[in-house]
Amino acid sequence: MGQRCSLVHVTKLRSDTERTVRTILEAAERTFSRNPAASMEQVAEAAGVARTTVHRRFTSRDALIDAMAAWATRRFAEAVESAYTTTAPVPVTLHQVTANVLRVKIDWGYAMSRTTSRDPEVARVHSEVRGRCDEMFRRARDAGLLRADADLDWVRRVYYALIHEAATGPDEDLDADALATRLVDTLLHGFGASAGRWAM
Amino acid sequence: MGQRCSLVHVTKLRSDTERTVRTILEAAERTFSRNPAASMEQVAEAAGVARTTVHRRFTSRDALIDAMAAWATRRFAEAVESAYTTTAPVPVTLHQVTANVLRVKIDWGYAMSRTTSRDPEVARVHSEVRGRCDEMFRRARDAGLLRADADLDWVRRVYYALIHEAATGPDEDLDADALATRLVDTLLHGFGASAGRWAM
DNA sequence: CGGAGTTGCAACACGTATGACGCATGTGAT
DNA sequence: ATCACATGCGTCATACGTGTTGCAACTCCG
Repeated sequence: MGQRCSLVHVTKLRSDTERTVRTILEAAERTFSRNPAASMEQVAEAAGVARTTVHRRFTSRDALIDAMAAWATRRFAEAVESAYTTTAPVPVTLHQVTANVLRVKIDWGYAMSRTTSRDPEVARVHSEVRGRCDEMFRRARDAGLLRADADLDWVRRVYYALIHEAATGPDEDLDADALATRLVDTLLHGFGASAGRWAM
Repeated sequence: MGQRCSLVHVTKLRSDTERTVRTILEAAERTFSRNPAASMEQVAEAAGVARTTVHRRFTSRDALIDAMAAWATRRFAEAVESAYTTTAPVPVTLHQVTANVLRVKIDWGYAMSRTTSRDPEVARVHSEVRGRCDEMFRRARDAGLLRADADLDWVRRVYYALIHEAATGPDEDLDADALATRLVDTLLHGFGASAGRWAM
């Protein structure tokens, strides 16, 4: 019985702690996305806590950034894996993956840009997602959605660049689905008139 | 007579000084492009001069970065203006402008990313170049090169993003012309098979 | 009420980047 | 040789960010 009560107590406290950690991570994202050289003081201020509290939760500045990268990377992987499927038509998968990734990237742009982290797990997941991406484009090419002579490395680089641009742009009137639609259309057809969207 | 000799003297010394300034600017670009938080000491080391010399030429760290931005911005504007013309066919102009800009961006990637400088002249030139870019795409659309319903703001954003990606990528085997060819092709046609390069 | 846990606040030590000196040296022009 | 100028070197003061610690106050639970 003492155990159960203790567990409830600990659970409650841990929940508080988790909330504080989340608050700090989100404040750090907002702060660093505006100024990557911001100080811990500015992060603490943005989080509405004292600087010492930040240092209590994260032993060092690097540890904080690592935690941000780990958190965002997990969301990133989830966004891709939950949308990726080999059963649905490739265009559908491409759109869903794009929209899901945009949703995460809009909120965690800075943290997601830290692909080279001191945490090997982060680098591993990033390269894993990259593999999924390459696989998706290979299937797209095999399915005839992409040109047969498309350089898949260049395709992936352009895709990442477009995601970055779409997520950081001033399109507050467009939601992730609309952004994804425009992005995929651009990726597949570009802006040329003679090779327009409805050409056959 | 004393005047002429003095002028020669001053000219010679100024030439030396200009060379030192150039050396420092180029070293700063190399250093900051790898690590934006690098110290003045590292910049001086990369330039092969003492740290005090850097401080003699640039009163502060901000002044150095401003000077880099001003220098790169001038080269940027030159690259665009020297290639931009209303007489040549739009596709030719697009390719030449792209190749010229890539040549500058490859060497001055960090400095060119500082579009918001404390120097109002830099911001002015950047917005001026941006205007030229918009004008070019408007002409491209009027000439039928771009789809009539293309969102020119989105076109420009994608264009800038592709230039950034092409210039920072690991394509040491491709020169600026080859990069520009691939970039413009991607911009106009994307990667879709049904709307390929040779579609009519 | 009493205890555990967390936070804010103030203060501290430490390292590092910055910017400004003065002085000696070297180089090129007269 | 002499002068003007730029550089390198050593030194200094200063500011800022980081990370740690001790203490009081607060909250929640038993």
